[in-house]
Amino acid sequence: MGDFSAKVFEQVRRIPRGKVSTYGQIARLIGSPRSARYVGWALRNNSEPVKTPCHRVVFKDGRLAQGYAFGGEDKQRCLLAGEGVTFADETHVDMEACLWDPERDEQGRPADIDWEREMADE
DNA sequence: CAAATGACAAAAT
DNA sequence: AATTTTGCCATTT
Repeated sequence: MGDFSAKVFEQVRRIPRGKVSTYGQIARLIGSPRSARYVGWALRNNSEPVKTPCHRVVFKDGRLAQGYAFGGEDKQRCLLAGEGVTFADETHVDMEACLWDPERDEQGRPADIDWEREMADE
């Protein structure tokens, strides 16, 4: 794993329960504003399911990643909904309400919740 | 070893 | 305003 991936995971783990972040936002946090694409690459290449809540990372417009995502995008949607994330419509997270603001505060707990259990159902 | 590739988003046409 | 190109990391071919 490269330094890049390590930083990605570090930030993704900070996303609070009930909030989401975006690929671009994570990219900015680790100091590579133009590397949103590679954030996705890092998560795919080295996703450590239990430690890193990668389901909380979505598109800037609130859409979920197509194609991949650990089990299907409907499962991701289910996980998010279970954490209290609200949706503007079928395919879009309500970004206004649920986008994590890293500058503001940790807005809750350090994302070290037992989302293993949440994943258990289904 | 060089070249292609991938969970995106912003800049340039 | 809409479409195309660029960004530039690490792994795979």
